Formats: sequence, structure tokens, C-alpha cells
Amino acid sequence: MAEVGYAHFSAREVAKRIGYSIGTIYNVFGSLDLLVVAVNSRTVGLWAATARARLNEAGANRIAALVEGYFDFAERNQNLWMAIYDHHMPEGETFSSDYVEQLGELIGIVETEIVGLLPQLGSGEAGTLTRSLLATVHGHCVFALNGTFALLGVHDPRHVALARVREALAAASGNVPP
Amino acid sequence: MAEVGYAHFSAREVAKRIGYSIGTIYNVFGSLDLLVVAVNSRTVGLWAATARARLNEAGANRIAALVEGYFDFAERNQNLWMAIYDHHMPEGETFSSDYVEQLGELIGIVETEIVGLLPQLGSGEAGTLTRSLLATVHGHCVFALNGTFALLGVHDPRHVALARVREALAAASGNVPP
DNA sequence: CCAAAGAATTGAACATTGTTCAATAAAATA
DNA sequence: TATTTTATTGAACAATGTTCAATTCTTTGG
Repeated sequence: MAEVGYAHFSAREVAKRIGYSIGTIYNVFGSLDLLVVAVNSRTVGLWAATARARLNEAGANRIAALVEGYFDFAERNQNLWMAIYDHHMPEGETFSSDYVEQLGELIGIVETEIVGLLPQLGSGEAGTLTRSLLATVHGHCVFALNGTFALLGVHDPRHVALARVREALAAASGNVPP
Repeated sequence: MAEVGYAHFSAREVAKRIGYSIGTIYNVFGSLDLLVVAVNSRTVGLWAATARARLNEAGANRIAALVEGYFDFAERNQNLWMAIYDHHMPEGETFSSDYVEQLGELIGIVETEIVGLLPQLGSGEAGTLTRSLLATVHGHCVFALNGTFALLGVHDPRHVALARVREALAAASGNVPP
């Protein structure tokens, strides 16, 4: 996946590279979809670990460290990261519990920082704000990677994304009765 | 594409449905990639037209109309809209000029509103802010459609996205020397 | 240590796909 | 009408996801 990307990811090629036959892949994972889900769950796990590492060596500005970490991870693991969003569950299927777990950990890391910064927030509000900030950074990251920003003359997506996050945090800290 | 989505979109099926042979498709479009690009360019064109229509029947809050229009278009044309982002140019290829043109129109519509709201902004700043707001809404829309928000208990993605946009606009109007 | 039961692995077989390209049909031109 | 240009075809090829009876390996019970 890291080498060829989602579009050219193939169960047969995986089998070849790990020295098993195509049949074994299907016995273990059940379908290409589920194999991709397994890969993506692992990627989210790596992502969470990277975020944690970034926070450990972060200075005073931990939010900036998270935003930078987001962009860095996506850029350095483009194919893996994009595969998370290129893949869609077949209609009616639900997220695998493994995936949900890894994603929960990643979001928990961010939420802890938000709560640390804005302890006045109720837990529901903090949760919604966390997911909204992740969505904000996600959007900027997508446009940075797929060339939409470059095409339109936005040269520093990270800086812009961080600005949006700061504004949202400032607004949240001001809007809450003390 | 609207029916089966990007993952199951097939040149052969297109040929069958329009009553031509597979060879003709390839003579006209050159490859599946370019056929998808043609479909996506058309989708962006529809999208721009929808946004314009929304503004025409909008009340005082034109920004809210744009955000609502964004979500509505994506939700009502899920497969078409997602295909825009599911498809990636093969390494080294550039955007088709048709696609760039349609996208430019869509962004122009939004930028006009931003400039109307914040005429103090320099044109470079207005451009960057426009793209950043689009990225913000895009991120919220992706999470709304792919189920990430629902999975995590965010129930009103539109409202949250609009809140982020409002905060960014408020910050921009305050930060610029009058 | 061996034989039988269980588990893991295989790869041929099938349906579909993207892609190519010589052959054919249709249209335009002289 | 004869010729050239353009458009269209679909068989052929390589590659893919998926299935499943046959095979190999492992474990177990005596």
C-alpha cells in the first residue's frame, strides 16, 4: 500500500510478497475490503503513536505540534494516509471494531490536549470541538496533498490550518461562561 | 458514476449504457482516468451552478447559504461528489484545464462573497481565506459523509462547520487594520 | 511411533476489468 | 463515383477479485 497506493493495491501482489498464495489471503482476511481495513487500522495506529511522540517532544505550543504532526504524517506516508479515506465501506457494512479502537485512541490524544487547554468546556462540547478541529485540519491536509492549494496559490497550508484552529480555540475560550 | 460510485465505475458499463462499444470510449477519452476526469469536471460544473442558485434565493445570511449548499450538494450527489476526491491523477499528470476552469468558477463564487463581506482584505488574503474556508467545510463534509462524525457522536456537522467559518470570518474582520 | 482428525495452504478456474489495435463501416471529399 | 479520411467495432491480452476442492502440514490420542 505504501509503495503503490490504494488504486494499485492488490491482494495477489500482497500474497506474492509475503510468500503465500492468494487463497491464504482470502482465508485470513475474507475479502480485499477487509484486507484494506486491516491495513488502514494499522495506519491509524501508527498515526496515533506518531502524534503521541510529537507531544512528548513538544515545547509550549502543543496544539501546533499536533497540527504539524498531522501534516507530517500525511506527507511522509501519503499512500497509507490517503488509503484511509480512499476506501469506503461497502453499503451497509459497519466499521471494524479494530479500526474504531485505533481511531478512538488518536482522537483521545487530541481531546486530552483540548481539555487541558480549555477546562471550562463541558465534555460534550470538548468532544465536538475536537472532532471539528480534526475535520478542519483534515480538509486543509487533503487540499495540500491533492494539489488543490498549490493549484490556487496557497503556499503554506500548515500555517493557514493552524490559524483556523487558533481562531476556533480562541472563540471557544471566550464563549464559555467562566 | 452517480449510481454505482467510483469504486464500481467501469468504462465497459458506460459503453454498454450509451450504446457504443468499449473501443469508442477509449478513442474519445483515451483512458479510464481521463473519462473519470471528464465526469468529475462536469460534477464540479453542476456544483458551481447549484451554489449560484442557492445564493440567488438566499436571504441575508449568504455564507450560511453557501455552507448549506455545500453539504446539500455533497449529500444529494454522494457518489458524484466523492468521486472528485476518490480519484487521483496518475503520478506526474497535471489537472485537466477543463477541471481547473470549473473549479475556478466554484471558488470564484465563494471568493466574491468573502470579498463582499470583508472588503478590507487584500486580494491575496481574501483568496487564501476563501480556500481555507472551503477546506474547513470540506473536512466537515467528509467526516459527515463517511460516518466519522456519526461514529463519534457529532450530530450536526453543518452547524459545527458553520460555526468554524463564522469564527474565521470574525477573526479576519478583526485582524485587519481598518 | 503411528494413524486419524483437524487446520492451514494451495492454485486452477471463473467472471470482470482496463487496454490495444487491426479490421470494418460510415462520412467527407475530389 | 472513386478515394481518402474519420469513426466504430470487438476479439485478444494481461491482470484482478473471488471461490473451493484438493493437497499438505500439524496436532492429537492411543
